[in-house]
Amino acid sequence: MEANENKIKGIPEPTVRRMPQYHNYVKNKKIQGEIYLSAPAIGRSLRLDSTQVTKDLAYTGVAGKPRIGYHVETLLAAIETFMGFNQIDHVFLVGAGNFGTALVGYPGFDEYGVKIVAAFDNDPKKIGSKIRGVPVFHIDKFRDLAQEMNVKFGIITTPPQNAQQVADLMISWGILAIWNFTPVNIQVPKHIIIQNTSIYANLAVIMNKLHHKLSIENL
Amino acid sequence: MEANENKIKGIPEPTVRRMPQYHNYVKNKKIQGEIYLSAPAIGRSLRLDSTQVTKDLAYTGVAGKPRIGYHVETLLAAIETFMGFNQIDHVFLVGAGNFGTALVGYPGFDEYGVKIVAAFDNDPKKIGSKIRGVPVFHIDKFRDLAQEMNVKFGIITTPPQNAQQVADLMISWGILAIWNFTPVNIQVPKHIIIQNTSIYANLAVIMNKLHHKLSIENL
DNA sequence: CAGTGTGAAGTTGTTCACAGCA
DNA sequence: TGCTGTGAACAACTTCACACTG
Repeated sequence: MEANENKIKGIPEPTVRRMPQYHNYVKNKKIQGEIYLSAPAIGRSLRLDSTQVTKDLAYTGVAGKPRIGYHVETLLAAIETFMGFNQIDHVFLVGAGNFGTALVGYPGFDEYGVKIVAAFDNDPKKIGSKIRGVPVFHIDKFRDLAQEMNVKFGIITTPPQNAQQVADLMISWGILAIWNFTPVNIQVPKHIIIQNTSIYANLAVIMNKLHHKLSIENL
Repeated sequence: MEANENKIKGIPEPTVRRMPQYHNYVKNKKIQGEIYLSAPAIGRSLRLDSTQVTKDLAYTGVAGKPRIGYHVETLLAAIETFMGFNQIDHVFLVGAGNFGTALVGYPGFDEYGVKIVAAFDNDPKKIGSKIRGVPVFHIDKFRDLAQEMNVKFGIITTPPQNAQQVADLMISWGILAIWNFTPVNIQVPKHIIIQNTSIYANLAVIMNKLHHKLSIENL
C-alpha cells in the first residue's frame, strides 16, 4: 500500500495516536546508535502486538528487511514525513490561565510540527506580557493576526463558560481546527475539525480500573 | 442487566470515557430545572447515537420511561454511584512544575471523587510552599504520608527523565494506580494500573485531520 | 406515536496464522 | 531461525431494526 493513498482515505485513528510513540522510541534508539530496529522489539517496549507495529509502520511507506528489521534512520524520516512533523504549523492559544500557560511551555510541540506563536486573553493584566517568549494579546487582535500569519489552528484553554463563544469567534475568523481543553462539548459546523481533550475521560478510566481492582481484592 | 455484574466483568472503556460527559450534561440540565431527559436529546447535544446513550446509561442501572425519558435526579445519582464519584480518593502528585501546578488547580476533580492532597518535588525552593492550598513536600516524605493517608493513586508530572524512576518508587511505596502525564512509556508490573495521558497522541490526531483537510482542499 | 430496551448486523481495529525471505 | 508482510479469524464497539410501553 502506498503512503499517498492514505492521505486520501484517512488513516485509522488508533494508528495515528501511536505514531508519536513510535517516533519518540525510534528517535531515542537512533540517538543510542542503533542501526536496525524490529517490530517485535518495538512492540515489546511499547507493549504492542508486533503485527500491530508492522501494520502501523506500513502506513508510513517504509519497507523492512526480513530477519533484520527496519533501518532506523529511514524509519524515523518516514514517520516524520508521513505525519508532517517537519512542516511547522503556527497555532494560537486562547486563555492564558494556568493550564494555557502550562501548555505554552509544554516541551516537544515543535518536534511534532506545531508552534504556539501567540496567546490571547481578555485580562488586561496579562496583555502585553510574554509567556516563555510567546506574546499575550487581547482577543481583539486574533482576527487580524490570524490572517496575517495564516493561522488555521486554535487551542482553547479558557474557563468553560467562555469556551463555546471563543470557538464561534475563532471559526468566524477562519480557524479550521480547534483543540479544546475545556470540559465543554463545543458545537461546531461539520466542516470544522474539533478535538476534545478531556482530562476527565482519562480520570474516569483510571478511577474505574482502580475501584474495580480494589473491589476484587476485598472479596 | 444489573449494575453489580459490571463491577465484576468490567465496563467497556468507551462507555467509561463518556460517563463524565453524561454526568456534566445531566448535572447542568438538573440545575436548569429539567425533570426528565431522553436519550435522543442527550445524544443530540453530545453528538452521540441515541442507542449508544441508552446502552451506556443502562450500565448505571437506571430505568427510563418510554415516551418520557430518564428522571434527571435519579439518573444523576445513578451515574455518580456507578462511577464512584461520591466516594473521595486521596491522590498524590509528583512533579510540581508548570504542568503539575496547573493540574493541582484543575477544577472539578473533587466532583469526580478525586482530591489531590499533597504534591512532591525535589526542588528545595518549592518544598514547604503551597499550591492553591495543597502542600508541597520533599519526595522523601512520600512513603510515610502515603501509608498514613492510605493513598493508592499517584500522578506523575515530572520531567520525562525522572518518570520511570518516580514510578518505580511509587510502586515500591504501595501505589496501585499511576496517571502518567509525561511522554515516557513507563514500564510497570502487570498488577499496577497505569494510564498514560499523552498530549501528543491528541495532537497527532488533530494535525493529521487538518493536513488531510488542507490537502483535499488544494486539489 | 416518541420514547425505552435489546438482539442482530455492521464496522472498525486487533490478533492469529502462515507464506516468503535471507 | 527470526524477521517482514498480509489475508483471515476474531474481538470490541457502534448502529440498525424492531418489539414493547404508557
